[in-house]
Amino acid sequence: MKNITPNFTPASVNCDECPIKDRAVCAYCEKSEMALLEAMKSYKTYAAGDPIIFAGDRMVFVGSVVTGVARLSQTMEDGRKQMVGLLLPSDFVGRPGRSYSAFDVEATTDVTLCRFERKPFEKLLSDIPNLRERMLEMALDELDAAREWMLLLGRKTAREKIASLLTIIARRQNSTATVSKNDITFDLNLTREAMSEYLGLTLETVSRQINALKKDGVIRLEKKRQVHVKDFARLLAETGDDADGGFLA
Amino acid sequence: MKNITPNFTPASVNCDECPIKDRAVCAYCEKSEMALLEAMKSYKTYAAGDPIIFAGDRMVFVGSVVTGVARLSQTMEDGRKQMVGLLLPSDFVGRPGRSYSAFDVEATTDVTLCRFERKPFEKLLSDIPNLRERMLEMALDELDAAREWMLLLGRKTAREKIASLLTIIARRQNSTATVSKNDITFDLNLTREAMSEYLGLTLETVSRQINALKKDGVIRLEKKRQVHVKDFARLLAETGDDADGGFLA
DNA sequence: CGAGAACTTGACTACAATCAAAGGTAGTGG
DNA sequence: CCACTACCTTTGATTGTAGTCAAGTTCTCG
Repeated sequence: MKNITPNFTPASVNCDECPIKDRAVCAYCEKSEMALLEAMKSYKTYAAGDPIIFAGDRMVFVGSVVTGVARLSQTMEDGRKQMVGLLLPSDFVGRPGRSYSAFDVEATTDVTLCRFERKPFEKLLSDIPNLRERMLEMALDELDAAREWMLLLGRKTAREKIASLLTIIARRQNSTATVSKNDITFDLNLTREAMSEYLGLTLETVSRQINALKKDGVIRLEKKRQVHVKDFARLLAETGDDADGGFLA
Repeated sequence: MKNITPNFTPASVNCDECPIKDRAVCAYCEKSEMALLEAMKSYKTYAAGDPIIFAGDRMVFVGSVVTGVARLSQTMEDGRKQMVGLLLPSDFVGRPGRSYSAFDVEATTDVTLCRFERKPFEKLLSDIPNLRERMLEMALDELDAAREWMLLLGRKTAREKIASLLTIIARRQNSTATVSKNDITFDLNLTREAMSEYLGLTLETVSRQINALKKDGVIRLEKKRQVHVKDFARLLAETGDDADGGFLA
């Protein structure tokens, strides 16, 4: 569909040089354990927009996102679609112990996965405590994120949803240090439609609310996809979260 | 606040006789491992409506729901509230590795917990592979459930939300064998308000939609809190899920 | 039996969805 | 380079679903 992201050349990478080695599922593994994983890994790259796996498909591989952004979503028979997870580098794709995928996984940008055949990986998972340890930690983190998203989907207004999404994207693109600064510019690499799928809205409502925030001076749009926030606290106030929201010890 | 559920007398129970021993976090443990857990467990009962822990509170205990129903929820400053998890017998309360609770936990009915001090439990979790194994499995199951719930919250209509909740409760109360039967009766241990908090609706909308399903002959209400479904497939069709929804190998 | 909680119902409102059309923008090929 | 196409985005008009406000009824249990 599009050209492949060029800044990562899978074939040449050994695990020592892997950009996600400190956060991925293998993060707690020791040298000898890494060797086992390394022996069975293989890289595969997907172009932006391409499906990685469909809900209901047999799940032959599991793996980690090395570069790019993918999304986990669910689609109803009549076409209603809800994104249920955003997969960034180091996030895990697939569920050990289950042979069919419960969700659709699509590449949002070009994506490179570090893949393992599911069966052998499950074997390692039961053999290597460090692997299972990290897996559990990651699952619990994702569970917390999913639950925060449930509050957004169930209770927030359209305007609050947009503000929440913007703060999340702003936080992710700017360093944590930058978050406290009041003047921020960042790119939305999502279409209005992708945002609507994430937020449980229609794309028209997304467009209207973004422009409402702009009209009210909360944000400025440099380009359609580039947002400038003069007063980050103001944007935060629009999310409906309490002041210290999201910072849990 | 209320009287205590009488059909379970904690003090007298050893793990062999525990009603949740096959599904709880300890399910995969062997005799010797059970002994370690048994030595540190203690039961505590909470009356219906009582808080078990508040978001932000220091988390001293973790544990399993033995009897009753509890709920995990999040509240916004202005009072909007979203339930993010339903805790039934065998479900786990608390997150190992985190010292403060991210969510409110309340007893919906009278609830008995089998509690462990968090720190010693975390120690066992790293010592006993069977314990971690089951914990991971449960976390992954909850993650899937949370993601399914995101579809419900983001995209389903009020009627579909009610139908979905009813099927879930029906499934959990009747054995898996019974699910395939078409004639089912079950109790809603939840108030209309609790359902509304779960579904991201108001209690008035919950009431209206339940009565609409009744008027349309999808369900019958024996009592306000007891539902009879003559044709389970019919109820399933109302959820908006595809026919085989929820059955993933 | 009485009081409070839980539930239902009605009238009205509002927010977001839907339907529809028209600008914008980027990429393609003549 | 411009025209053409496809996609993305905005905007407007209208509808519809669920929320809000307000009684009123039915349960539960002390």
